Amino acid sequence: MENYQDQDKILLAVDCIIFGFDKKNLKILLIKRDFEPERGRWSLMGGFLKKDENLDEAADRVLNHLTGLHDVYMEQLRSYSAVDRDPMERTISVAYYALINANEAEAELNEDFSAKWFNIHEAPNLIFDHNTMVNNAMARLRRRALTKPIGFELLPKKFTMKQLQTLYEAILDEKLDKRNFINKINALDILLKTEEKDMKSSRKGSFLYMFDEVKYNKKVKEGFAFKL
Amino acid sequence: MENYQDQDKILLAVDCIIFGFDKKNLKILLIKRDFEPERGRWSLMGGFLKKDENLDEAADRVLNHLTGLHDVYMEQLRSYSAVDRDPMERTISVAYYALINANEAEAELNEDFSAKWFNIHEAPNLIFDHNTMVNNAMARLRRRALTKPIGFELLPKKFTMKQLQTLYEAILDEKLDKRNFINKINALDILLKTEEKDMKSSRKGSFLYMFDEVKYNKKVKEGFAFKL
DNA sequence: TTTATTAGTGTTAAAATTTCACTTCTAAAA
DNA sequence: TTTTAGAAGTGAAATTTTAACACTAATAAA
Repeated sequence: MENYQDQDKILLAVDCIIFGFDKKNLKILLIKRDFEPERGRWSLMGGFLKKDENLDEAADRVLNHLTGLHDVYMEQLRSYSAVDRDPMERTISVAYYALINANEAEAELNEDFSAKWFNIHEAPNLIFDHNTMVNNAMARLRRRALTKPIGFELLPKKFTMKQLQTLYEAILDEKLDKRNFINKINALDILLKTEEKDMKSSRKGSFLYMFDEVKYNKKVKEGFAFKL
Repeated sequence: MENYQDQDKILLAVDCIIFGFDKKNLKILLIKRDFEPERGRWSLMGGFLKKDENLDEAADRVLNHLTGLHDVYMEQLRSYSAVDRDPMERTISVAYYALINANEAEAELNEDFSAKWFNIHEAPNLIFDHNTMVNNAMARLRRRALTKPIGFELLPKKFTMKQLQTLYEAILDEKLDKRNFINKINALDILLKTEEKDMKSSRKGSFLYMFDEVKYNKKVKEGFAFKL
């Protein structure tokens, strides 16, 4: 550790991997750049860290700028620092991934960015190292979804068991057994079963559930650990 | 994303959580600062990122500067960015943790830093947010040790089963059943049993094993996943 | 030759996970 | 009014995994 004066100062960016879910598929929100470098290509939404904010705040600001949303689930992923990752200027990027309710966001999307939702498996090639970021984010999301109740962030407040299962199948990219899934979820005892039914998906209709966050937090305090 | 010219440039540091193992306890290597700020207090070894290197390289350089070692297992942990984390100047730090063979390092420790090994449970309070970094590193190490064969990085090339078990007990901070542990390790089939015995620990002597990295890599290619 | 000490070795019970198929309900069609 | 089509909802049995557990072997030192 040497003195502070002689050190290189460097641009710090945050890039956001924004996940959504549309009843069927896991999606990411990308923007079409109309600025240099790489104008016209698809990329993650990003922005530079300012002197008076921390990285979480910067990520929140960047996400809000595009989606209009606040209080969104975000988690720092990691830093990307290849010397030539940005051809314009040396930039370190810290990636964050966000989980949002795609429907809510849709309405408020900032049109300045020509943003578009892509099915996670059909996303275009991205600039710089953004493909790597997305892959790393997917891996993190998969792991996290098994140990924290973050899936609910991607669903509307009220959802059916089937929707929840479909979501997990999309995240984990594998089919799950219906009975086992429901049994596991119910064993966790963190959902609130409403009286309402969703009649859109079937003749019979299926009950709507809500994530009971208060109950969950109480259980966590008592040593409970979410585990799917 | 705005233009690059108007953005704030910021100091970027790397800090290293250096883990070692001394036959019995998990340790971390700390330095006593003889420079400002916080002169005289204990801290992690750190340094600033230079324009022409990436974070991995910076972490390697910083580690080497203190220990004289290269080709050490290191993994990026995460970034720490509280606005006032460093009272001297706005600095973002990216933490790395390293696993080294404490014995090897001991000889080559750079004396300029008044470095000292501390039992992980007896470490002093550290400057800035370094305590948080250490805690986060411990959590990561625990998780990683269960899914990757990184424990061997902390041991000499040849080690006894008992040593390996003691290491895992130190990392996980819990007692393990001897027979179950050995059965699990043997089931993985990634160790090479040598003809040699370590006679220091008992009358009977115990066989020395080596991690068979070639075999491990081959198995990984065929879909094998380390899981303790 | 005895003793003291750690190394080394498998089985059994319990818990967790996986597999699997039929009935219920209701709207729409006949 | 009755039939039909299609998803919702429900639990037991088999398998796999994990956890608990105690004695013999080997050797150096006494």
